[in-house]
Formats: sequence, structure tokens, C-alpha cells
Amino acid sequence: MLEWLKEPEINFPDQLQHAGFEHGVCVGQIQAKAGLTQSTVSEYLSILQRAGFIEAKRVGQWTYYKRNEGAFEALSNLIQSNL
Amino acid sequence: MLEWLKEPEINFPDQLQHAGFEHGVCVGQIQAKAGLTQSTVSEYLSILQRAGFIEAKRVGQWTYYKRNEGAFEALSNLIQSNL
DNA sequence: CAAATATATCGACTTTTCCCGATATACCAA
DNA sequence: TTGGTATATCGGGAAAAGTCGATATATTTG
Repeated sequence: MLEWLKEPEINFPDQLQHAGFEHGVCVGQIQAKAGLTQSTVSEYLSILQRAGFIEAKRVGQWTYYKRNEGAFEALSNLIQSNL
Repeated sequence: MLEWLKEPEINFPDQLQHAGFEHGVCVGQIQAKAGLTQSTVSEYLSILQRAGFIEAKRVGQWTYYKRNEGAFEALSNLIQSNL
């Protein structure tokens, strides 16, 4: 999922017609591509959010998630310096 | 354990008298510090070895493990470029 | 070779994680 | 306000990971 969110236009072309990608990709799109149930995907995304890897933005009935690039860089740096 | 192995002299002072740290730290030393059973620690170390994070060197009845720094750098780079 | 020591492997049990269906909540439209 | 759609949360069963004791293997020493 994290890799998918690097290139929303390529991985979630269906969303383009409805919303853009300014706020990220909505849960339903990710769920369809993941082939897991709605509840599972929703839980995954909230875990990733709590961990700081993605950010959520609620717009109407949709929740859009997008990557927080800083978190990945921080993780990379942490592995390099602390591990 | 991986952090401990960054500074064997500091974290495993007992071993200094017997062997050096050329080949790393032996299982018994790590086990004592970890506070887990011998079998658990042995299994951990073999998992870390198969994953490439540490290297094993058998010397007599002892097995010494030391970090493979390249693996950590590779992981850091992988996160930075692929994730 | 026998006993002692260090490590590895095996089988079982416990804890955690994964994933689901059911249900709750939030929002929108008529 | 009623019904439809999107997402979140909850409870539970299945799968995986963690951990142990017992035992096997390898090595050294006498």
C-alpha cells in the first residue's frame, strides 16, 4: 500500500475522475486494489497513520490517505544511525 | 542484540578475558545479557544470520556472531529508494 | 572413549498478529 | 428524516511469532 501511494495516478486511475489526488487516495480505492475486506484495509490504514507513515484527510464521506515522506526518511536515517 | 553487537567491548566485557572480539560475541554471552533461554537466543541469532544482519564464525565449541554492517546500510538505502 | 561444555534443533504451549463478518458512525441526497 | 454510501470499530477465529524445556550435535579435555 505504501508503495502504491507513491504514484496514485498510476495505481489508482479510477479516482482521477471523481476527486484528484491532492489529499491522497480514499479507502475504497485502496481496498479494491488490495483484495482485502473493507474493515481490514481501514484498520491497516489507521495503523499506518498512527505510526506516522501516512496522513489522513476527511472530505465529506471519504477519507483520503497520503504518504508522509518525512517518516520514511526518518526511518532510513534511524536505521543508519541507531541500528 | 543488534545494538549490543555494535559495541562488544562495552556490552560484553566478560568475553574480553577469554577470546577477543575479532570474530564477534559468542552465544552464551548474548544469552546471559538477554535474559532468555539458550534455545531462544540461539534461534534468534540464526534467524538474524539467515536474514543477513549478522555473520557466524565457529571457533572450537563456540559460535561467534558479529554484525554485517553492509546489511544495515542496504536496508537503509532500500527504505529510502524503494519504500 | 567418557564426561563436560557450547550450541543447535525439535515439539509444544503461549502470545501476538492477521483478517474476517457484523455492526456502528458519519455524511450526503432526496 | 430516511435511505444510501463510505469509513471506523468491535469481537472472534485462524495463522504466525515468541518462548520454553528436552534433547541432539559438536568440540574439547582427561
